[in-house]
Amino acid sequence: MRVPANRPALRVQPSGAGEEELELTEEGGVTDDALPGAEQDSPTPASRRLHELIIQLGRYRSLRDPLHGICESNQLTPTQIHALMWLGNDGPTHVGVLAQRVGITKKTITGVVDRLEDMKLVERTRDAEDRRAVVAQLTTEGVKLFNLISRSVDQGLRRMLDLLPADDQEALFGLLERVLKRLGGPASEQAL
Amino acid sequence: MRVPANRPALRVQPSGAGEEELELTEEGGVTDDALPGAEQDSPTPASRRLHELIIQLGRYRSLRDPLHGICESNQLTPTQIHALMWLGNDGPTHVGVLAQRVGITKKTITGVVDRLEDMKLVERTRDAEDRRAVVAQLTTEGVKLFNLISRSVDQGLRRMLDLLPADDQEALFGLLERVLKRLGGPASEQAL
DNA sequence: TATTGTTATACTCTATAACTATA
DNA sequence: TATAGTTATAGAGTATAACAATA
Repeated sequence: MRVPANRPALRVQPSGAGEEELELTEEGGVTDDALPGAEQDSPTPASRRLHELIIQLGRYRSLRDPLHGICESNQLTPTQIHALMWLGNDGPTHVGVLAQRVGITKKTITGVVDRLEDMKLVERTRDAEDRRAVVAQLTTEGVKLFNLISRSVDQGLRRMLDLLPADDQEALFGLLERVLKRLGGPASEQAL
Repeated sequence: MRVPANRPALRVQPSGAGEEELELTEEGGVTDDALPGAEQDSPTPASRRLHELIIQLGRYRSLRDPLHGICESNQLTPTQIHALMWLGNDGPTHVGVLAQRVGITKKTITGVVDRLEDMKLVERTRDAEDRRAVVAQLTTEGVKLFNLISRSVDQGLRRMLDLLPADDQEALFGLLERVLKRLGGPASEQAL
C-alpha cells in the first residue's frame, strides 16, 4: 500500500494542488492476522478523516517550524524549551512533576535540569516540607527567556489563526473549551 | 511572573477543577527592552486565548501519551516512528526529502535510516535518474509495522474525537479543511 | 560550481539499573 | 518498605564541518 515502487516522492511541496487522493490505511488487511491483544478495532470514518487531515497538515512545515525556529534562535533543545515553558507557566515545580509534564522519566529530567542550571536559567532548591524532593524554578534570566519564548509561540499561533475567518476562530475556541470541560469532568479518572 | 515562590506546583493533576486563572505572559513587561528586531508585536486576544487553551490541554497526558505508548510497544523512537509514517504515506522517498518531512538535517537522517535498515524495516536504493540521490522505502516488514502504527494512531484520534459531540466533529473537520485550502492557495509561496 | 549523501566528532536525550536520602 | 532524585552506563538523536560522487 502506498508503495507505488515507481513514483518516488521527490518533491517536498505539500502534494496539495496536484493529486488529491490519500488512501492511508485502507485496504490494509495485510496485518489482520491475530494481533497481540489490544488493537483489533478498526478506524471509524471520523477518525480516518481526522487522520488524513493531520497528515495533510503535516506536509506544511510552516505550521511546525515555529517551534523549531525558537529552539535554534535561542540555542536550546526542544526538551529544554519544553521544560522552561512548564516552569514559566506553573512556577516552582518538583522535578519529578516536571518530568511528567515534559513526558520523560525522572532519571532523564535530572540531566535536563542539570544543563539548564549550568546555563543559569533554572535553580534547584530542596522542598522544606518533604526533604527528599527537589524544587526547580526559573532564575531571573530564565523568566526573561520564558517571556521571549512565550511571545514567539504566540506569534506562531497568530499566523495559524490568520488562516481562519473570525467565526471559525470562535468555533475552534468553543470546541477546545468543550474538550477541556469533558476532560476535567466525569471521565477525568483516566486522565492524568 | 507565575513564580509565587511559596507555592510549588507539586501535583500533576491538571489544575482544572481548582484554581482557574492562568495569566500566561501578561504583565510580562519585563523583557520589553529593545528586542533584536523581529518580535516587537504583541499577542492578540485570539492568539493569547489559543495559547492558554493549548497549555491547559497540555496538562492532560492522556492526549499526548498515545504516541508515546506506540513508541514503547514497538520498541522504536519517536523519530523512527515519524520516518516510518512518512514512508508509509508517501511511498519511496529521497532521504533528503524524508529529512525535511521529519524535520531534521540530512546528516541526521542518515543515521536514522541506517538503524531502520539494520532493523530490516527500510531499504535503500539509488535513484536511477539522479544517481546522487538515495531512495528509501519500506520493506514488507516495514509496511506491516506501518499499518500497525497507523491503526494505533487512529485509535488515539478516536479517543479524542469521543470527547466531542458529532456537530463539533463536523465543525472541526470543516475548519481544518479550510486551513488546508488556505495553505494550498495564494499564500502558499511562504509554505514549504 | 552546486547538490545529494555520508563520515567523523561532540553533545544532548533517553531508558534501565543501582544507589542515597528521606518518609 | 516506599518514594524522590541522582549516578553510571549505553544507545539514539542532533548539528557542525569535512568529504565523496554526481549533475
